[in-house]
Amino acid sequence: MKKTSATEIHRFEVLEYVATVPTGKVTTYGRIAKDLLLPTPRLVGKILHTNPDSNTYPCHRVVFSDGKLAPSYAFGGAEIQRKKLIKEGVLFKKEKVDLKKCLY
DNA sequence: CTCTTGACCATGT
DNA sequence: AACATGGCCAAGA
Repeated sequence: MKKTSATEIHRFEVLEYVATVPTGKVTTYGRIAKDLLLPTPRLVGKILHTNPDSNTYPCHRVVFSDGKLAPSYAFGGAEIQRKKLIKEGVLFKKEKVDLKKCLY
């Protein structure tokens, strides 16, 4: 019998959700939390930080509600994340993602 | 069991 | 629009 914490289960849900975001689009932490009925958006970040693989689950497509990038991207930092998003075709406004067009 | 920290968000200045 | 503060809930020490 395994100790299944609430977030432990939601972890897969969040990762799956992120995996459904098409290339060139992004989503926000709050959006995920709301759709998956998480108690708080902070958990989304916590879960994503325990992300097993950025290649399997494009966690770089998750941004702040304002379009700002995460302060501590697990695979190199926000700058790496930004570069990846631009590379995938996501439009940027200064340091923020253009949610107006790229929000999934 | 208590305290601290954390990939956030909404509101106020 | 940018920066600072409070509140939210859970996991780790």
